[in-house]
Amino acid sequence: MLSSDFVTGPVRAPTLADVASAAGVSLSTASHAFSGTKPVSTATRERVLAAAASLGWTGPNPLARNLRRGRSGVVGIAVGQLSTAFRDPAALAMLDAVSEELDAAGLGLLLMPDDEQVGVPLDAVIYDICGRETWGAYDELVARDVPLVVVEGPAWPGATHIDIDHRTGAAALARHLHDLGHRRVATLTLEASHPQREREAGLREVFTDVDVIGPSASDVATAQEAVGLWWDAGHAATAVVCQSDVQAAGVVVEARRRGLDVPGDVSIAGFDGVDLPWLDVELTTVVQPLGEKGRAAARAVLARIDGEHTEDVVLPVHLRVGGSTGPAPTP
Amino acid sequence: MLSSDFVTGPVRAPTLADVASAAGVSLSTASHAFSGTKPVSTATRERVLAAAASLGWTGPNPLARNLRRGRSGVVGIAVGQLSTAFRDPAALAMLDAVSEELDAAGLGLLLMPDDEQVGVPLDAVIYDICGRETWGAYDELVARDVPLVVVEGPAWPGATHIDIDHRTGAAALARHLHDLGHRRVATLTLEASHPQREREAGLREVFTDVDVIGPSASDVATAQEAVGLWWDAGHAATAVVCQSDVQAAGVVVEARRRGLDVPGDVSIAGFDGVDLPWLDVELTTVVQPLGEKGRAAARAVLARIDGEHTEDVVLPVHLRVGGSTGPAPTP
DNA sequence: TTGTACGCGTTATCAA
DNA sequence: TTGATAACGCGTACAA
Repeated sequence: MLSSDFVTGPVRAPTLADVASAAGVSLSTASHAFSGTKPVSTATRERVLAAAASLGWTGPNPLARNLRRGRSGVVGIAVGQLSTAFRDPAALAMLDAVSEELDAAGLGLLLMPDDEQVGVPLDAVIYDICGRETWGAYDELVARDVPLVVVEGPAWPGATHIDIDHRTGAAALARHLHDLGHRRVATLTLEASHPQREREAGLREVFTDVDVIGPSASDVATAQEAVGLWWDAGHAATAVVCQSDVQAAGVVVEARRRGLDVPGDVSIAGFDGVDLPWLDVELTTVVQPLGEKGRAAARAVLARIDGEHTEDVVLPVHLRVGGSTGPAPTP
Repeated sequence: MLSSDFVTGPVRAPTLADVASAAGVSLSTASHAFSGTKPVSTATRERVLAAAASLGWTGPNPLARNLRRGRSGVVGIAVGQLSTAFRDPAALAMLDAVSEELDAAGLGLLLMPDDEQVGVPLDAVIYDICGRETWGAYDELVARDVPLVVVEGPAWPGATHIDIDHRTGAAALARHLHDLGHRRVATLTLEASHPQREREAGLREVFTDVDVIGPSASDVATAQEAVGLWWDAGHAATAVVCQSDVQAAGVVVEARRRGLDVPGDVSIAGFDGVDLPWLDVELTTVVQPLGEKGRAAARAVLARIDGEHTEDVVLPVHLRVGGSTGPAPTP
């Protein structure tokens, strides 16, 4: 038996069975010695540990352990194209919170840039592409019974939904602008999506007429371009409401490039409440709890992995008035 | 046998064995019918497919398949804190390329924000935290024989290294500044690290004296603060060389805030060659092939997973002169 | 073309 | 406290 170890050609990684036989104990005892599931005498444990060390056994093979447990320890997060998804610091802040919370629970986070292809075993999936309403992998995941947590997304059956109160936030912002005397308001939009629709509804609670600019993505350059074209086409407004602070920053930059004073000539508001240190004006914005949103998503994932029941979550937002909005210019 | 399917209480996910018995074929035949490894008669195949469909079998269990194959289909990428790592568009551009290349190969990308803990089975790991020279997980990964690809990092035994020619790039930039008459040059640094050391060496090929500012992180706010403190302390230079374009942007913003003209009063250079649309001056910078760097890392991963030999890679960079550098001011 | 049987490396159940 | 044995779900030589 021992000699066969020498004739074996390529170095096979040691397994727990090797450790057990080297320590002269049974496989199950060796397993217990590591997992601590069952009590093991100190003497045997030490012999097992010594055997493991001398063989260079690095702990249970995760692949085998996963099959046994029926879990992979990996949670997927659908984000679309990475450079697009994470260009906005708001998305990053949420991702950070998700990652931290899952990390603490010993779970890994796998990026899913693509629509299809779920070749990797996933214990759950977070869907966070606000701005897209369909998803190729949805059916497969549902069929596989993979828990699904949707952040600011469409209402999908079987999924847990984490959302923020878009509408109330947008309405508060609208009232702020109305109080400042604004009557001609435009909004720079994202693609048609759940957040977009809710926020527009919030604006229309106050302003019956809202000009629509875009759609644009949530980054400085695209926002700049979209609002630039709009202004070029002869449109105007005393206030522009954006769907993210990054968009708002783009509008500020473009306004200044055209010699417009902010907020003297045009008030500009954002959404999210992120820190944009390079912008020399503090944006008026709707602050959303980005970290809490991420943690809520992660907690929902953990609960659903454990088979617990989860409630949908809608987080509150609040208006933060900065220097980018002011009284409507007198005509 | 059949009746036992009805008494079974909780709905167990169907397995290939269930499909096989439902189709009245053996397990291996059912397997072949899907994998196509061995020829199977059309009639049997259809019966198997029909059985799978009616049972709602969604394909091979990835967990079992992984154990069988000895692979997880997941590649880890160590990046440190996410919001820090991806605040810089340069990092994002690389991540994007890595992701795309791995995706095409059917591999998933797992974020590793933490130092330790590798509970998840990984086929390979990319280390991309330039700025840190040690790593808690290193020993464990080496012991586990997990292929390691280091991007712009320290020379670790057993790892494949992907790097760019920091030194030549920095030297080219230094010569450009020297040609413009600059003699008093400062550099805003990152933490002590391989790239940092190489780039400083490049600068010192041209300037014997280089003032050192920092260390700072690679984001606008931190750079702004670091150079601000330095100016406040009474230091000065006619040119500031930064370690990233984002840093350079921060220095531009801070310079202007202090009434300094760029490049009239101070020339400012970056590194990376990313697009910063909100900055109204095109940075003079050392352009590195971010996408190619990511693809090279991904290719190295694929090769090493297949057990192939890999060579280290050093990618070329080039100087791009923009409007942020100009003749040194006459004293 | 189809079936048998074993192995992947663990963990869990049960008996000793 | 320890050990034998059975899953976990699938691939794949090998035999039929």
